[in-house]
Amino acid sequence: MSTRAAPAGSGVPADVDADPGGYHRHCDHGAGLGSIGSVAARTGVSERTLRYYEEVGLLTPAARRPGGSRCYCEADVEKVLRIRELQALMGFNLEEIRAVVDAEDRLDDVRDRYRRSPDGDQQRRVAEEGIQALEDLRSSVQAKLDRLGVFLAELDARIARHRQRLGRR
Amino acid sequence: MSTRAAPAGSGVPADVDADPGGYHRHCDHGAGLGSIGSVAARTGVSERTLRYYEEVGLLTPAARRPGGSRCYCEADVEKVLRIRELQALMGFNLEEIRAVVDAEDRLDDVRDRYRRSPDGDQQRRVAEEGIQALEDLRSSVQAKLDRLGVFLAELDARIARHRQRLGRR
DNA sequence: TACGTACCTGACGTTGACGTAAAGGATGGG
DNA sequence: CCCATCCTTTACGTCAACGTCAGGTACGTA
Repeated sequence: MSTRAAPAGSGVPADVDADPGGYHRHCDHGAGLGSIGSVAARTGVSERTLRYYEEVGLLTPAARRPGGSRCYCEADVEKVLRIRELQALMGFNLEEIRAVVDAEDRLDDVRDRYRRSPDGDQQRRVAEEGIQALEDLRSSVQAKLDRLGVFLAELDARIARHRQRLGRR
Repeated sequence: MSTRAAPAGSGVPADVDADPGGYHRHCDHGAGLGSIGSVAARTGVSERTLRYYEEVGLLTPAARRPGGSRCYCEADVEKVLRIRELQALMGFNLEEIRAVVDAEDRLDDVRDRYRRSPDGDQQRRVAEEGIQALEDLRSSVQAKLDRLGVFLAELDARIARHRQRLGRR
């Protein structure tokens, strides 16, 4: 219920993560930002759900604060949204979603270390696997899109038939 | 698997339900056709699932045979397929699906009795409600289609970025 | 220092959509 | 008549994805 309460009046500059370089590693902000509560509020999922995601190895927060509380970074938040989208749009279960999310994580990972040592070979292989995973996802999204299109057309036809029965419009 | 399989070998004329008049009432065939087993086989759902659908008032078989066994008609089979589609494509739960299915049922119902007494007024009202329900469904399908399109585009962009990192491919 | 709030880790409960036996009735063939 | 199949109802089991306490901890503040 009372999951949300906008942290109105916090003097923190909100654009901490303009992130044009793509570094977002570790927990930057020290305040309530990035806490499980604020992430829950921002994403619309419950705290329990966030803890559950961690339980099943789907989303481990970027860091823990000294006290032991979870600290999510901006990339984590986006990940949560991605997860929900894969649930709602594609109907994937968390197992399937983990496969996708893992692929993206490894891609980001390889990208980061490629930046420092572009001697990739092993790295290139891993990256190509990751890309392949994303392309598999892409094709299943496309397939669903197609089927949905057909379904919509059929539905339109049925609606038209019924409308016609009642005299035009 | 085999969603569509012609009733091969049965001496019954397969076009029993070409249904240009729209009558399909009661169980016509006396044999194993229309039995829960054959319907399960044809649709790919389990017998338990069919019984469950009846339990929750989602799909009541057209009739029972003297012995007490369920007898599904051709329209029932299509309904099963529609139900599965709404599950898989739209992610609806059985409650939501029932709303849709009920609307269609009432539309068919009104259509049949309108044929015999087109004094509709009450009937017209009901029909318009049904059509409205289908249009609501249509718009939610469209919405999902749109979101899926956006999702696909974003996914494509991410794939392209990663591909580019590996040198043009 | 006491309080309130937000967080923590278990651990058990819930809900939807079935799966899986158990025990028995109908029916057609040999 | 017996048997094999297919069907019936009743009832308990399962699994994912959380919900919901309970009991304890960290921390800013009046």
